[in-house]
This record gives sequence, C-alpha cells and structure tokens, in this order.
Amino acid sequence: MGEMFQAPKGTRDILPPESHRWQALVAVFADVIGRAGYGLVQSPMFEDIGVFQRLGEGTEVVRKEMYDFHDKGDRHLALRPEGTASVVRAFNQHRPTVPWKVWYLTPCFRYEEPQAGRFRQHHQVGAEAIGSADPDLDVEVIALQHDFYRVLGLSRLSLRLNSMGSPGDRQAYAGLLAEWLARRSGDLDEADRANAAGHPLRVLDSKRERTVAVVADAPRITDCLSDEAATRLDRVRSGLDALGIGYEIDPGLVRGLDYYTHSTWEFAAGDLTSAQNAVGGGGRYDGLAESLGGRPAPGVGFGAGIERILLAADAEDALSQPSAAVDVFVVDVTGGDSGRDLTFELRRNGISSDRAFDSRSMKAQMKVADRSGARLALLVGPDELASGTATLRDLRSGGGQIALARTDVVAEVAARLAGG
RNA sequence: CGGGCCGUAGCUCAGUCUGGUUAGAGCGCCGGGUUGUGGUCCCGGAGGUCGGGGGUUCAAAUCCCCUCGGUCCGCCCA
Repeated sequence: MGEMFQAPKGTRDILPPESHRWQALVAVFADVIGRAGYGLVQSPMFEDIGVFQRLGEGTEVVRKEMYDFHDKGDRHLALRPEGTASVVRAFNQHRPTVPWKVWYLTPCFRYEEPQAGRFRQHHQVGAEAIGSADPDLDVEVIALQHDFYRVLGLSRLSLRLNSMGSPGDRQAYAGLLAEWLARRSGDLDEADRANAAGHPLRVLDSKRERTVAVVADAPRITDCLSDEAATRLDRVRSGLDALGIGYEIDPGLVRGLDYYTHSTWEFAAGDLTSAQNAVGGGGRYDGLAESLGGRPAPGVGFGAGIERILLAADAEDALSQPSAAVDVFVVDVTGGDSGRDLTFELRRNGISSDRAFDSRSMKAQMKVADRSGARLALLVGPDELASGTATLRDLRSGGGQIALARTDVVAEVAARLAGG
C-alpha cells in the first residue's frame, strides 16, 4: 500500500449519517428563503483576487487568511473567503432587474489555525438583496435569517444590531475615533495600536482586555449618525419590533468585513463558549458594487455558518438527526434477478427500497435488512421463485409474514406503508 | 501567529511513568449455532510496520530529538 492520504488540515469529510443533518438544515433554509422570493445563485468558488480584496484591507480575512494562488495562465486567483463578494460581482456582470434577491450555499476558505467551530474550509448559507436601499429590505433579510434559526429549533440566540451610517458618516466617525484613540494610544493593548490610525473601527472589535477598557468610553457611532441614517435605523428597529424580533443595539458591533454601511448585525449563540459563538451576521453594503467596478447599487444580506449552527443546535439539543431508513428491504437468495427487479419496481412506484448484494446467505441478508431500518422486508427464495410470489415480512412488529403474488407486491406494500 | 493537551485495530480506549516472550479489551464487521428468516444470546474469525523519521540500548508502543496531524485556549471570525 502506498501513502495514505487524509483530508487536508482544517477540513472535514461530512459523511452519513451526520450529513443527513446538513441536508435537513439546507432544506429548511431553501424553504424559508425560497418562499420569500429568493432564487439560488451558483457562482465560481474562486475569483480574481481583487474581488475579495475589496472586502477591506483592514480585515484579517483579506490581509492574512486568503487562499490565493496563480493558475497556469498566471492569473492571481483566490478561493472565496465569504459569499457576498461573488454575488455582487455576478450582479455587476449580469445586470439583473432589481431588487435582485438571491441565496447561496457555499464552502468558504480561510487559511487559519483550526479550533472549535473554526476550519480552513467551512460552509455558509446566505442571502443577498441587491439594488434597493429600502430599509424594509434590511428588516426582511434580518427577519428571514431569524426565522431560519427559529424553524431549525434554535431558541437561545441573541441578535445585536448597529448602524455604521452612510459612507460619509462612517468616514467622519472613523476620523473622530482615530483622533480619540491617538490620544489614548498608550493605554491600548500593543496589538491594537497598529490599527488605531489606519483602521480605527477594528479597534472597537478587539477583545483584548486593556483595549476593551479604553474603548468603553469611546465616542459612539450611534451618536454620530446623520439624520438620514438615524431615520433609517429607526425604520429598521420599528420593523423588527413589529415582527416580534428581539435585539439589542450595540454601537461597538463592527463586523469582520469593511464594506458595511448602515445596518450591521450578528446572531450569537449564548450556549457556545467564548469566541466562536457567532452563528451568522450581515449588513448593508451600499458601496460594494461600485468598488467592484459596477454602477452604484445598494445591497443588503447575511451569511450563516453551517458548522456553527450545528454546534449551537447540539448545545440546545435541536435539529435531531433525521432518519434515512428506506421503507422496504428486498432479500433474494435465488441469484439476484428478483432482488434487482423488485427494488426497481418499488422505487419506480415511489417506494424507497434497498437490497443486499454479493449473493449472501438469507441470514446475512436479514441482518442487513434489520440494520437498514426498513419497516418491511420482501423475501424471495426458491419457493417464491417457483410460485411467482414474494414473502412480505413486517420487521417492526416482529411478527407475521404473508405470501403475495408478484403482481400484487407494489399495491400491498403501498397499502401497508400508508396504513401505518 | 503565541500557548496547553493528545496520536496504539473501523470506533472508544487499556498498556507508556518503573524499556523485555507471538500488543489487548469493548463496540462494530465477517462466518457459524443441521432442516431458507433479522433484532437477544453463544462460539469462532478477520483487522494494528503502536502517526512518520532519526537516535539511545543486547532489546523501544514504552526513553530522547525532529516532523506531520488532531484537539483546545488566546487573537480573529462563520
């Protein structure tokens, strides 16, 4: 045997039965979001690195964690670290009618050290609504994300909301904050000083003790909003109130990407310890389309991390693993023709079924049938073959079995399954 | 990028401190328990170059060094 390969560091194989939970989660998302008029977008897993660099020079995701490479044509590309940038690039490229409401399911790649709830490849579902500045769209998107979690059964999540204001507000506030931080530079944690001048908003996001203490008294963005931005925030708040969605305003909430304007928010799981408790977040990004070379177009959206959601679901004992058992298991000890034909006859009539392979003994096949979780077994041995019948056995009630003419099998099985 | 813990059968682990005959257990898997029938029980079997490399020694899963991986904390983020 040669070298045994394994999944690269920080990546995981999601196998059955664990993958059944993924399917269930994605199905819930597609349902919740699809019924709000959002359509699926599939776009490339890699893009010109410039697409992602516009996410913000101040962010770790762009500065240090990008999975970038040069292809054989010497194009500088990167695997997507998040979902929004590709969607906005696609919006610019195709100019769909607005508001363009779409959702996605995608792996995201970040080169960092793995730990609990953090991988080099993780997965997000998300939604974006591009081409409208209506704050009611912020409300819609937040509410859809909220409802998604709720339908999954997550009840112990908290929502923090902030406004970064208009691009002008944001810039003015950043200047004000940089000045304020400069006067207290000595009190900041050393690791945060570098950001204080160039990316002051990031300092608000620091969790270092010294910095947190200093920043507690910093000027707040919510006190610096223009009338227009303040009005928009009020509209978002009243929308959430009307829909019965609880939240708290957190002026210190600065999300990991630089492109946000106006609304930003984050859902956190109280049950998850420490740092990796964010199960999703989003915001409005009114300048992003333009910075990617398109015409100005406002947009709003969110991303939600599947691995984090599943961790939160574990902590809350929610989203149990759905059963993947088939209804019928076909056992054939006469060579396999009947097994092959019966399973497909059932399947083509909408009845889920499986069978054993490799011509094993009846005892062995019955074990497989039991393990499969099937409710009914159909047995074909020499007697049945000779008489053109199949034996139907109930595997749950431990009990009886009856002989069925081959022509009656589908109808009888369907009746049994329907009858409970 | 800084730090702690851990790598022995498919899985969960014992054995490592106090080197020494063919490296163990449970679960899982495969086969059998006479007359074609699972779930309980009994019997048997397959499966490991003890993460990899180097060193010390008569002798290394066990001691030392390096390396790769896993896991967790910080930071950052989903």
